[in-house]
Amino acid sequence: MVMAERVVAPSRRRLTRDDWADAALAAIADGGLAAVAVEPLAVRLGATKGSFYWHFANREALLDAALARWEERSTTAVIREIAAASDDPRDQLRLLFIRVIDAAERDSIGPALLSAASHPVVAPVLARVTKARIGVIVALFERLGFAPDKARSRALLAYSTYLGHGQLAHSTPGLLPRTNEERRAYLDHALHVLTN
Amino acid sequence: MVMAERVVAPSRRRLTRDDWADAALAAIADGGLAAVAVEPLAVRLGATKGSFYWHFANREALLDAALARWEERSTTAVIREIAAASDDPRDQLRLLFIRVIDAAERDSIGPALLSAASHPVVAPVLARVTKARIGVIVALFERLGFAPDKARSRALLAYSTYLGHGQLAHSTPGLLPRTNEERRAYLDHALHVLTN
DNA sequence: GTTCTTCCATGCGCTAGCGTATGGTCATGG
DNA sequence: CCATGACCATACGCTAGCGCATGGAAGAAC
Repeated sequence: MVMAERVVAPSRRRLTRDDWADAALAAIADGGLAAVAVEPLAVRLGATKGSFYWHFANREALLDAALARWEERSTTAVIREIAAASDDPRDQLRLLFIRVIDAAERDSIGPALLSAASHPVVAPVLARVTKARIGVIVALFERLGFAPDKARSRALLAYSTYLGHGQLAHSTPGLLPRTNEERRAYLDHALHVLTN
Repeated sequence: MVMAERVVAPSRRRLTRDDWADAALAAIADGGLAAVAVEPLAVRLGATKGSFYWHFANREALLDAALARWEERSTTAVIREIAAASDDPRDQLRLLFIRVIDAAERDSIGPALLSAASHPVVAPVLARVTKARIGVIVALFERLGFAPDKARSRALLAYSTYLGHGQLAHSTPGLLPRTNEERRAYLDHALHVLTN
C-alpha cells in the first residue's frame, strides 16, 4: 500500500509536538509499535531528527505523548457519544458494539497496542482504557437489570468477545461473516446470547 | 581477546535443527517474535551463528520450522485429548475451555503469535490453526443440538471470547477473577451464557 | 537592524542484529 | 590411519536505528 509519502505541499511550516505525536499514532496504526522510529517518521514528515530531538527527549517520550492522545480519544469520545445517543441501555449496548467494532476495523491503533500490551509504556495506558471501558459496560448491564456480580461477568464476557472478535477480524477475516446482512445477524445473535 | 566462555551448556552435544526450533519457540514464548534473533539464541544454546547457518538458510527458515512444530502441537494434540476424555459434548466443551485457557496462561506462544498475526510467516499458520479450532467447536455445538448456522455463530462467539480472555489475562489480569473459586464460577457462567 | 530565542539540518559515534567467508575439529568408513 | 563430510567457531561487512553535538535559519524583541 502507501509508503512514506512525503508531504507534497511545500509547507515549510514548522512542526509541533502534536504533529510528531499524530505521526506516531499513524505509524502505530499501520505498522505497530515498532514502526514508531524517529528517522522514518522524520522522512514522512519531511523533516529530520534535528526537529524531533528538539521537541522530545527521546523515542519513549514520543510514545508517551502519542499514547496520551490515544487514551484521551479512546475513553471520553466514544463514551460521550453513547450517552448522548439514547437512554435505553439496550440501544446503548447495541450502539456501543457497532461503533466499537467498526472502529476497530477501520482504525487499527487499538489492536496494534494490544499486540504490544507488555511494553512498559503501553501497559499502563492500556490498563486504564480497558478498565474504563469495562466499567461502562458493567454499568450498562446493571441498568439492564443484572445483579452486580452477574453484570460484571457479562461485561467481562462481552468485552472479551469484542477483543477476540477484533483479533479474528485482524488475523483471519475469512472466518467471520462477510456480508452486511450476515454481520447484522451475527451481531444480533451475539447481543441476544450476551443479554439473555 | 576474550575467551569464549561456555555460558551454560555443560553438554558438548552437537545441535540439531529441532534444538534450534525449540529454542526459537521458547524465545517466542517469552519475548515475542522479535526475540527470535540468531545471535542471542546462539548464546542461549551455547553455540554460535556458525552452527545456526549450517542448519538454516536464514532467520525466516528458522521461524518456519518453529511454527510448523507449534502448529502440529496446537492442532492434533489438544483435539485428541478432548476426544479421548469424554463423549458428552458438554463435558468436552468444558474441558476444552479449561485446557485451553490455562494453556494460554502457562505457555504464551499462542498469544505471542496472535500479537504478530500480520507477519507474513505467521499469518498462514495462524489461519490454519484458527480454522481447525473453530471447526472443532462448531462440531461440538452441533452435537449440542444447535442448527448449523447457530452453531457457527456460537462457535465464533466462544472462540472470540477465548481469544479476548487471553488478551485480558495478558494485558490487565487485575480485572479478571482471581481466586480459583471465582474463576470457576466465571467459567460456569460463561459456559452457561454461551450454551443456553 | 542587531540580538535573542526557537526551531531545524547535518553529520558523527554507537549498538544490535543479519548474513557470509573461511578455516578448524571430530567421527566414521574405507 | 587418513580422508571425507558433517558440524561449528571466528571474524568480517553491512544495515537500521538511537542519541548527541554543533551550526545555522527564521522570526520576534528591542
